[in-house]
Amino acid sequence: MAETIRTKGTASPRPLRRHEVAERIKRYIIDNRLRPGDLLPSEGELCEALGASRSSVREAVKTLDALDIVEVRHGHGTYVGRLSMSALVEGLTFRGLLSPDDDFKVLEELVDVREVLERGMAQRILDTLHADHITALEELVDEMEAGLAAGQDVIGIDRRFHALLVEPLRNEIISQFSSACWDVYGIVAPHLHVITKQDELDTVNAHRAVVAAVRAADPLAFDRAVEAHYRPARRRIAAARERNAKAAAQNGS
Amino acid sequence: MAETIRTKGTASPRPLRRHEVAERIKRYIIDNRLRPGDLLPSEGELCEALGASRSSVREAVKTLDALDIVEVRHGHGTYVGRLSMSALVEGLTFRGLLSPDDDFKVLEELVDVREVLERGMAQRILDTLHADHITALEELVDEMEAGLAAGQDVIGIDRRFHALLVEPLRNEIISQFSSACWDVYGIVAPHLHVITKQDELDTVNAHRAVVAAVRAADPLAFDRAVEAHYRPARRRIAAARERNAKAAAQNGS
DNA sequence: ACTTATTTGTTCGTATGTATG
DNA sequence: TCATACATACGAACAAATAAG
Repeated sequence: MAETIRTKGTASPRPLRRHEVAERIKRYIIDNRLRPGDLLPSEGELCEALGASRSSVREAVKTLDALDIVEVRHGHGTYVGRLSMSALVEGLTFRGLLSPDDDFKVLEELVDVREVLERGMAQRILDTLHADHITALEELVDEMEAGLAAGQDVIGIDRRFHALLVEPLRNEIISQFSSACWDVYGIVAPHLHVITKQDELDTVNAHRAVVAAVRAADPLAFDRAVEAHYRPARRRIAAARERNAKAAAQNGS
Repeated sequence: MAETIRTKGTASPRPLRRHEVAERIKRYIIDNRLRPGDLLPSEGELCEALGASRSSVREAVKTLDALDIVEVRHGHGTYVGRLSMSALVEGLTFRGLLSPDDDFKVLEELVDVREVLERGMAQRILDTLHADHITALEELVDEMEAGLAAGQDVIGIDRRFHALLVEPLRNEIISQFSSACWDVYGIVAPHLHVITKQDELDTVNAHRAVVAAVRAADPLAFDRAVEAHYRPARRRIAAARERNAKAAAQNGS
């Protein structure tokens, strides 16, 4: 009944694996100089072109979709992906939600990463940041203060501030990685009840100090300001950890 | 086993989508406190427990496999993954091989990232690095010099040096990210003929200067040494870019 | 508003390759 | 060698989303 397709005449030892299909799709994109957003052949065409079954092609496409190398739209087609770091965000988020021994390790590490990136770029930020950028940073701080007074959620502004701080470097990887760390923090922190609205006033002042250091083009002041900026976040994490430890002790006794 | 997966008492209106299957597998891992390497239910059990077909479960598992959240071993079973940054490596590698406008942008950015990380951690590296670590660093430089004299490939030693430099921070994300950037560089650079064996002698001296600065616990010297260390890499990339531009001009005329 | 064609999403049945005992 | 359990792979059929006429 089933016409078993042996085709083993001179074929490779293994017919075709999922991984090979994925590799050949990537090669197709590279060789044809496709750009993010460009349309790829349909599943049926890929099956015929690669000599693989639809199931194998689909599984291969799904792995590429998870890496944002391709983007699949139902009823539409398959396109070249945006090459974002969405996979990193999902992976780190899962790690943060998983870790059973120390739930707060990942959060501390994320704060570390952002601080290290900004302190490590200090000199280059001061060299490349121009007047209009600094003005934009200052406006964001003003907006943050006003929003805070009105009881609004200022995390979005905070995020834009740091993205703008890193942006003039024109380094896509650093910008996206920093942004990814922010995403993960925003997802994981609420689950561990780290987010509080207390010391956001301190945060505004910390941002002001950063802007002042940038305007003065003072590397040492910038370094100190950035360090001071991340201190409250570390304190919140430590406080949440202690709360958690106490709750666990009560629960265990 | 089957019942423990179900988190919904009532059946969902739509049967089940691939994405939902993936989310529920992740929840299963988190809720059951599984650790990397632990065995997951087989495909058949997942199908029954989640009420999904084999294909849907397989495609969902493949997306999680791409993120290293699970790890599938043929004929063995499906296990919780190592949560590495393999997805980031694959994504960045593809981006580096793709970029048509400026092939060398990604390489420059990768060098930037590594330099920014090490310079940003300068103070903390000096604070936490102990005598035995410094000795190990020095031995690696000696080994590098000896290997270079024997005409061996010292890139592995170079890699270990920087991993050791970052290691005492005990920050998994930074260590893995730095390592991932190194991986990508090692894959992409040969494709663009950036790797040369010329100025490896300079590299050895640059490493010696870094070690000396660490031993002296001198932040400023450390900063200068790290910057000097990455300078040859930037020069190689710029040289390769010029070569490429000339070749393109000849080809186009 | 309706139909039709195209494309991806989902499911089932079957056969094959791989590792364990 | 055989049996078992697992993932891998193929192919066919139908459902759902989208676009164009």
